[in-house]
Amino acid sequence: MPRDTIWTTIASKLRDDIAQRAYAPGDRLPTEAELSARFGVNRHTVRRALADLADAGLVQSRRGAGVFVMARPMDYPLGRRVRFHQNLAESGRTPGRKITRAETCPANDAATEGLGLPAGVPVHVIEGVSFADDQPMAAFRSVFPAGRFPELLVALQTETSVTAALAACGLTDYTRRDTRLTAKLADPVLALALQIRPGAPVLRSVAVNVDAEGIPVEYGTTWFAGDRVSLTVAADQA
Amino acid sequence: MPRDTIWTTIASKLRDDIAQRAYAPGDRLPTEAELSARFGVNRHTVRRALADLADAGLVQSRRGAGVFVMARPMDYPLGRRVRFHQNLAESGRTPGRKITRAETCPANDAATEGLGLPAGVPVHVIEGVSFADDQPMAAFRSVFPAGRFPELLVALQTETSVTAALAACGLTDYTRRDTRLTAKLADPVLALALQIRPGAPVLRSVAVNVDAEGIPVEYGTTWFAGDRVSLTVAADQA
DNA sequence: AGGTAAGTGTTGTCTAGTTGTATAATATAT
DNA sequence: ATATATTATACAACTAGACAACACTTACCT
Repeated sequence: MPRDTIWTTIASKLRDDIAQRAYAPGDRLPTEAELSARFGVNRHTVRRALADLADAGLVQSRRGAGVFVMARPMDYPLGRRVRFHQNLAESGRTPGRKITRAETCPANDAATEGLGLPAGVPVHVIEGVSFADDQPMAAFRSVFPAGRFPELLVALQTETSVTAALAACGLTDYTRRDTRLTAKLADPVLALALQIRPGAPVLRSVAVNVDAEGIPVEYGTTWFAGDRVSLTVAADQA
Repeated sequence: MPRDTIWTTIASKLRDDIAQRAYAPGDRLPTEAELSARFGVNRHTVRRALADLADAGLVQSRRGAGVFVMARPMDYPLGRRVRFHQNLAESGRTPGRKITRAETCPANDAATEGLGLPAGVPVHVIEGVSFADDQPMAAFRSVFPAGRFPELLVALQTETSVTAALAACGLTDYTRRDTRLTAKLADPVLALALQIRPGAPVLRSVAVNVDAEGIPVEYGTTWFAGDRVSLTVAADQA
């Protein structure tokens, strides 16, 4: 854990510059030589700072070309209608999704409680990772009542988003009923999925989505990479 | 406090060497390892002596680089016509300048107010550090109206001083209209530029320079290293 | 036009040297 | 006995320089 080293102050200065859009996403940073001259330090010290930014996913370096600012930390509005893909597309980024598990099994306690189902009823369990510009943003596990959406697993293979898959199963609209947020540390498995360091901060969101009649349709848990996502509370959240 | 410790004799020997100009201002002392070998003592003992000299402001050490002899504090007259390079040359020191940033961008609030320009007008922003005998004396940020000096950034690359660059752009003379002085503490980035400790005292001067007609031509902020510069108010200041 | 070679600039990596810091052991004086 | 000064060792952080690997640009040749 670095405390007051030179490279940490340089890294935080560069973080500021990127946050202030002095260097916009896609831009090339000044060369390592220029930065080392600007800060009056050796190039290796600058490289240490840049490595820190690269570690956090803020920049990416290409040998022979330069160091480039990656997409900025994503603003993720916490409203009644959170649509990951739509949200991403609006901010001009390429959404992606990788499903690592999709099966139907008897509901466990947490899921039954969240969905208001009797114990042991079959549910679809879906796990995966969401990407923005090929960078993992969040890992998720969603539980759906299998009885209501018998063809959901099939639909998910063809559709690009959960929203679309649910629509294919006859659910045209749903809203978020409640959300619980907790700060956690990434365990090794989660760290691997999100491509962050084990022990890095993670925001865990546990939410229940309901249809227009208020009947629960999804019990979802999402782990956001703390460095890459900032959750914002929309005004209509109330 | 004991007078006859080993490190005190070493310190006084080094003091002598510096006073005799055996090590001139700006020079690097022999490494701690060399000194400890020369005096036949442990490196820590030499370090204790060097710490004493550093306390007295005679030397300054840079990790990884060495221990350097400091120059004596410089008198900086605060008059109507402050010319850094000229002032330095007169006192027999080698002036230097390093520009760390030179770009043209829309004026912010402070600059527009200082220069009396409408908001958003393009200005040249120049940041850098001034040296005397290879020691950083002051960090500066100057803002010039880009419309009046379109070729200033080019001129600065060839000319050695701001005065000369402005002359190349057609401004033969200018004077200081007003100056505001504040005592501040060095933030980490500034400390890096001036090679002082973060939190060390710094004198900040905010000044506006005007041409013969009284039209503002420069809005400049300068941060002086408090330990190395003392500002003097000249008689013609009024 | 198009392909190739040369040249320049940038990041990646390696080796070596220097100061900063922490810990512990030993001698010496009061 | 108890500080204090000095020695001893080890590692971390930073500097310095050199060279390799790679990207991009330009000039040149066919």
